[in-house]
Amino acid sequence: MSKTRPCPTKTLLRTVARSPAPVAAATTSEFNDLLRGLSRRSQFSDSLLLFRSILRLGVPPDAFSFPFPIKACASLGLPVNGSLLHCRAVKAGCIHEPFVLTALISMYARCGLVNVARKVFDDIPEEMATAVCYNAMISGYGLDENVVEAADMFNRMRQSGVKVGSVTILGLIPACSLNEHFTLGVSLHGLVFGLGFDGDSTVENCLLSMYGKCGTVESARRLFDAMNVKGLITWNAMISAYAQHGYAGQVLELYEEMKLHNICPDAITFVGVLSSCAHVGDYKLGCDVEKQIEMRKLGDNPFLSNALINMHMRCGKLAKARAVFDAMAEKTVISWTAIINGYGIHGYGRIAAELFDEMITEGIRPDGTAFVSVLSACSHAGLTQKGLDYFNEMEKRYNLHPGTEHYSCVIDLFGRAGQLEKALSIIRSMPVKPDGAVWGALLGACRIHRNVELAELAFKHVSELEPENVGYYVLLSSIYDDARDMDGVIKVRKMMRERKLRKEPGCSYVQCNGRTHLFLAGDVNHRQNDEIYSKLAELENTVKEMDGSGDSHRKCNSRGSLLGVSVHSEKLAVSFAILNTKPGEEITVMKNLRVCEDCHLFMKLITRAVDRRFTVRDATRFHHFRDGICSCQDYW
DNA sequence: CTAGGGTTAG
Repeated sequence: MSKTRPCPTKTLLRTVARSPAPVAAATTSEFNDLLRGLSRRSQFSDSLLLFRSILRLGVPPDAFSFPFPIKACASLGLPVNGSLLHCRAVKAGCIHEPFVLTALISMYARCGLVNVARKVFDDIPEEMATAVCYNAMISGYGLDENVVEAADMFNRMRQSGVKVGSVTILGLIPACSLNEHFTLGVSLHGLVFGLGFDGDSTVENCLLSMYGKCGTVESARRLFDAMNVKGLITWNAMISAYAQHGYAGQVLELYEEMKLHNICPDAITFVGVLSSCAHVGDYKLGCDVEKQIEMRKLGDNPFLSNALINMHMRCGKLAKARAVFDAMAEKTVISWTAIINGYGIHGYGRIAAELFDEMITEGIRPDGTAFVSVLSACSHAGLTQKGLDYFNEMEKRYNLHPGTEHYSCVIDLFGRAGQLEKALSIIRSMPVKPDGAVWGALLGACRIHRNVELAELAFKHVSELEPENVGYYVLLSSIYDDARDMDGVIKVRKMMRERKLRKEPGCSYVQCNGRTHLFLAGDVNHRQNDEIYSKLAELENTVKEMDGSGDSHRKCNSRGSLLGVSVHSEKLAVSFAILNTKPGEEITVMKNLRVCEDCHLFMKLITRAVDRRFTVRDATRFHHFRDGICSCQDYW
């Protein structure tokens, strides 16, 4: 919640806007001081407002006035307003001042118009091009991830004898942050060393984040360990590097460690930590972080709100996620995507679709990721037509070119609806090369609709694209199994043996009495083994009686949810939890499959029969934690 | 001119 506290500049601005007379006598330099103050406090829209008032009042802006509103345009992403300021600066004869020029270069570059920035740069006479001008231009190419031009500019700078500073390097580094530029990044690191900028903490922090983005977390970690001075930003850069690659365990470890080093976490630390809580389902720590956010009055930070929505959603606390979302003053596409995705995860396709429509009504333009979320929400909830409508609008209305991630959702939509031939013809006519996920979606549909012939075709492609992905072999094997084709099953097994692939057993987690317990499919090693299995038999009978039609059973099975053989581990986990809780208590089930509406029905049945409250939590990426864990042990 | 940040199917 953003608080409305009286803001002196706002009051002044209002005075300026309403009655020009009393302040008309103000001088240019008085206004410049005011502009500087606003700029320092990052009050960019106010800065623009004030500048407009200055013009209206007829006070002539000078070279010291222009950089502030130009910077404001850069921060707000308003290149059109920026270029208007550019024109005004030209008219006012302020264009030859180096700080106006650098502000303009940086503004155009930050708004994605590097070429315009370059034009401004090229008009600067050689002898007037200061280090700051070069730095601005290099940083512009850096943001554009244009290594060639950035390096070219850097060389030109060195040849012209202008002093290269650490800021120059800081601008250069992002140019190598693209995945394929990893080796360039390494050589840049070498250059930094050669120029003697190693040991400069700003440069090292920047290199660290570069490794996080384009290299491996290991290379980032090596640099981290080698750094003598580790400040808050260093810890944050390392935490973010881990968080971005899903190394949630390392994030939480580092978070504890930094506190031991008396480094006080800030909003950026919390973003990384919350994202890892969401990955791993650590709701307790997530809530702890939320409390700290409240205590430190960081609640109006949009980055944190987005991370909180995601955390609550993945932990199954839909209402809490919704509350955070509703309280946000300004919702970006990312906020909407987080909430839409959350409802999608939990099978509420209709709500997800409604929210998507609402987002558009609010004037927010969806991006590719938002479409992925709504499309997958539709396909999981069986809203075939709705999903297809969204897909068609993507290109028509928003000029977004669907990628493989969107096509795999569409294949899923048609596939679940039983239109397998249609799905195949779409794959054949896709403008982008289908990847494993696309063929995999078709393979999954073949499983539901028992189409062996098409499954073999889909598998042929998918096994070429992702030969190591065990999931697809298992899928094909169960398709043969369903068709009672034992030769097929044997064929797949042989293939897996030859390629040295082994299916890891499916696993499920359940939280009760504050501990997390892990179960593997077919597990017989638990100390309460007999009790668990008799409870399980009892449970299955209860559900069968309550849902006489067997309808939800069949549907759930086809989507691999609680009643299926393949999710044996979940049944064990639920049985165990019921044994070890009292009526009325809360049990958290962690699913690493998407939850469908039929599962909610099943949960309702179970809930009534056993008098427990279930929270279903997404644990799609929980497997990071699985390595080296024995079966049936208390997890933590 | 300038180091760290949120969302993404299967």
